[in-house]
Amino acid sequence: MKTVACSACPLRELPLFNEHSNVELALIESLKKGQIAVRAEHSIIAEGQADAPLYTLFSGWAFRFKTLSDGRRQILNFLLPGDFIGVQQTMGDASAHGVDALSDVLLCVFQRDALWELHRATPALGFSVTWLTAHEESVVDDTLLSVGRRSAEERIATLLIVLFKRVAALLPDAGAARGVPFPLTQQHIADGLGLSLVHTNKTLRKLARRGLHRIEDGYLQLLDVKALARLADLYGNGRPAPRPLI
Amino acid sequence: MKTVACSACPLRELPLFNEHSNVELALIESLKKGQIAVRAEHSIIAEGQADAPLYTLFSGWAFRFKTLSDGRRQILNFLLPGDFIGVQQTMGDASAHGVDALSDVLLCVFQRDALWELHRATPALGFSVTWLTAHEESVVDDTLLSVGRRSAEERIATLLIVLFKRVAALLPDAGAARGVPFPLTQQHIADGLGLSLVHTNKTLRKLARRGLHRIEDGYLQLLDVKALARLADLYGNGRPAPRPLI
DNA sequence: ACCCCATTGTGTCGAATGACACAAGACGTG
DNA sequence: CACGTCTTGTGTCATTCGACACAATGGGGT
Repeated sequence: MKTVACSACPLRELPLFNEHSNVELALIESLKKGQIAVRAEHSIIAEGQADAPLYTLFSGWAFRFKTLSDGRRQILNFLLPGDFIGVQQTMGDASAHGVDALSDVLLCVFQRDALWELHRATPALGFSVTWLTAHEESVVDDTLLSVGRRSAEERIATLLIVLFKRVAALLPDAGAARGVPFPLTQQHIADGLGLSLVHTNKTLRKLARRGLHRIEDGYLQLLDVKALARLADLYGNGRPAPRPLI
Repeated sequence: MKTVACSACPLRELPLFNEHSNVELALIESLKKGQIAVRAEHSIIAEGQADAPLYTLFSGWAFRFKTLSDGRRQILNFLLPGDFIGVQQTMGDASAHGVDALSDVLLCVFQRDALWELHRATPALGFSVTWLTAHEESVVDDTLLSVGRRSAEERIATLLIVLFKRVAALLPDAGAARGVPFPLTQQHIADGLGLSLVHTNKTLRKLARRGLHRIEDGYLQLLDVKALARLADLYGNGRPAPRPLI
């Protein structure tokens, strides 16, 4: 696999991401150890693993999760290109959650002390780390609201809208034609929303039959955004705020 | 109300908190604007409020929450002395969640750019902010696991253990005799665990009748920690890791 | 071609949880 | 002291969601 310089990273072209100065880019590049590929359904960070490195997801989908000892699994959030992985477990010694690749994935790998180096060498990047961490927390906050207080229908409508927007922000055409790529299985949706697989299936079908959305060949289309947004109780905030990319 | 210098802050005496250098303490003190009191059940940060300041909770309990437009409320996490408040809403412009005082509360108030100043002036404190943010996220992660995948009994057992430990770490005697102070109403517990008030009441009573815990006069005792831990599926990690205090 | 397994899709039933109704005690306020 | 409100507690019934069973499809591997 060809390694691309961070300064030439195609992700940075996207309007979703903030620009960084050359000094900052040079620091990021100097902390980068390389790049690795992980195949779909394989583990990136094991639950309880110690001293995992830091990553930035470069392409593909991944998710953070926790499991109970009898196997029940909760997906904490879904990770898309540009997401930073591994801040939490450098705080304690062992990772309190696992990270799995959902599709085939490419990751930029940083040395283990990168988190500290980012803070030490350039306050702006330290601040970016805080920003990304706080942002991920607010994503988890939203999911917790869904899982705690929304009905199954509402949860699924919310998830479809939120994920659609996140993916669309990474695409040049914003998923105009056939929707956005959507590699989740119904099991992932169930585990992300605290529902059983069967109930997830039935609820998805119900919404699809009502013409609210379509999931086909790994693509998601929102056919009736108004109705979905009404179900989700989401007031239409437009584009997501530009974010740092490390 | 008497304002105490940060360097003489009684919270810092506790083994729960890391020591900070004099330089760091001086910076913290210089960013501090003052102290305010908020009465129980009053708002600290309104949902959607713009440009709220940063706070550190000095005494009392608070909680972060989100609500749906029909009034359903989800408590995201509970805040105890030493918790840092307001990182998320300085990222976007408006706070995506509210913060309410649960008991009467004292807060240290920081100027609005303190978050950036902490990063700029001292990388170590910038790193501390990241640490606290990541730690709070992992608390929310744990709650999401509970709400998504644990039964009502398991959720309540988990909450009782986790909160007991957090409060005990703030007490000199670790809540030896009559347990730890516990100002939550059953409505708070219900909103924190995604349960209805009635079901919360019945489940609490069931656990109490089995002799697992007792809540009385605003104090919580764990009478059968083993049984609670078994229900919660918590493997006994001992004391919490020492943490920064800003 | 064959098999295996993952994934989606459906029906039936049961269990966990929510909704509603009401009671009692504690507490603050006029 | 009377009154309303908040909190806890309990019973009954309704609903949502989960568990189990089974079918159909499609892809990958031998």
